[in-house]
Amino acid sequence: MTDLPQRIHPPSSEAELLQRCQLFAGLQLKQIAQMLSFTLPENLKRDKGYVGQLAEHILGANAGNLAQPDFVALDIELKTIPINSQGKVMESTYISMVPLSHEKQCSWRESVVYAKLKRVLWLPIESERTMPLSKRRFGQAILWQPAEPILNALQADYDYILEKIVVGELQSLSASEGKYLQVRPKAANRQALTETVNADGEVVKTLPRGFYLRPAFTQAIIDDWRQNAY
DNA sequence: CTCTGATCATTA
DNA sequence: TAATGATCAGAG
Repeated sequence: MTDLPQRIHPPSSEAELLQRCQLFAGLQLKQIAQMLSFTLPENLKRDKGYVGQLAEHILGANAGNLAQPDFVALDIELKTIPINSQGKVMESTYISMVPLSHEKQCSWRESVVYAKLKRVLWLPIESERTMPLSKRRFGQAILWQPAEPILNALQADYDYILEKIVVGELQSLSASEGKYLQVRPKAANRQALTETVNADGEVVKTLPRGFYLRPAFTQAIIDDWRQNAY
């Protein structure tokens, strides 16, 4: 992201944000790069967050890397989501770090997960694992907010996970737990450690974890949208 | 160092 | 081949 165009001002309304998305919908990354005069990396192997950061930049997201929704004034979180040629979600979606220390642990409504998921602009990126970055396309953005039952299910996952951690059972918490939200490692590497408290109340070092949305969850959002479109 | 943006790579 | 575990780069 070294040669991106100047900073773009944040959209002043939801309508403006959607308008901006519309400008890019259907375009290949190559075309967008040409329009805005920047160069793409060869692939994502060493630049995994490239497309997400690019989308933030060209849409005018302004939260930096703070733990709050990307479009601060609109209170909307932006998530790019890779979709293959068959319309299938290809990856899970990272949401935020799992709070492993007591100071950061809070209720669902106060959580970063809730703050981000209560309103999300999903930006599908039409991709294939083997497709060059330049040929991947921005799809139609979906402004989404979880319906009540979904919100309740997300909270149930969150509460369940936090409870396990609070009682010191992080070690027995596996990625298969959680209906929609799962917990997986989120670190630079296997050696990156942070602190948590074990079942005996002792402070111990552990791998940092993140909350991720399962692909089946985001797939349902995409599918619902397609069904209701037009 | 921690958290953001995520996808890569290996296992089951 | 889907799910789990591991990893990469940039910002602050």
